[in-house]
Order: sequence, then C-alpha cells, then structure tokens
Amino acid sequence: MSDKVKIQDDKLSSFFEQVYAVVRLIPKGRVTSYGAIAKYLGTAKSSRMVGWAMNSSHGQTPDVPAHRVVNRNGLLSGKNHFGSPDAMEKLLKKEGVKVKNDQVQDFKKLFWDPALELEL
DNA sequence: CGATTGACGTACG
DNA sequence: TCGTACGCCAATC
Repeated sequence: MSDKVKIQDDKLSSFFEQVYAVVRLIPKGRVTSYGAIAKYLGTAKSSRMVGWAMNSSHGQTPDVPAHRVVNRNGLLSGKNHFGSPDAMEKLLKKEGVKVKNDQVQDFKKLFWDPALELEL
C-alpha cells in the first residue's frame, strides 16, 4: 500500500503542495479564503481545487491549518469535513478568531491575503 | 472510459 | 440585491 502513497509523496510539486505551503503560512489568529490562495497561485478560477487540496490535507505534515481557510463569505464551509463539525470552530476560537453561527466575525479584519502579506 | 460531484468564485440577468 | 449559470480540474461512481 505504501507504493501508491510513495509515488504521490515523491512528486512534491503538485498544486496541492503549493496550497499546503500557503495555508501553513497563515499567521495564528488569521484566516483566508480559498479564492485568495488560488489567486495567489495563479489559479483564481480553480478555487475548487484548493478545497480538494484541503480534503487531502488530512494527515499531512506539518499539520495544515485548514481550519484557517474559509470561503469568500467567511463561512466555515469545510467544518463538515473535520473530525467533528465543531472542531473547526473550536480551533479558530482557540486561536482568538471569533466564530458565530459557523461564520467568522470580523472576517474582513482577520482576512489574510497571501498576495498582499507575502508581497509577491 | 463517461458522467457526476465537490471544503469556490465570478459572471450574468 | 438576490438567484441562477458557468468555469475549473481532479477524484469518485
């Protein structure tokens, strides 16, 4: 079974890897959106792929703070995919991000744009 | 191998 | 302002 996994792990240049890299750069207590990451990578219209990357981020090392990634509305669209629907919200609150009704409060203020912060 | 789905976003009416 | 349609690419059925 390690055969298939090894092949993917050996590539280390996939679109997913780039997504993981950006997500891991998200400062604690901050959040970003799938579109922002996708745009930063040059695939603004492929924001869905970012979501797919997150889906594969489970078990990645170092741990990918997927809970810091939300949709354009600041809604915890991916909370459903965590171990528990409350895990994502709990993690965000733990980092100082206020979440109400599965929605990030002050999202605009906590928004972390890689294209801006990283100043490519 | 073809059709459908999906942690989104933008465009159009 | 709100609702619907489309695009994008990979994985799954």
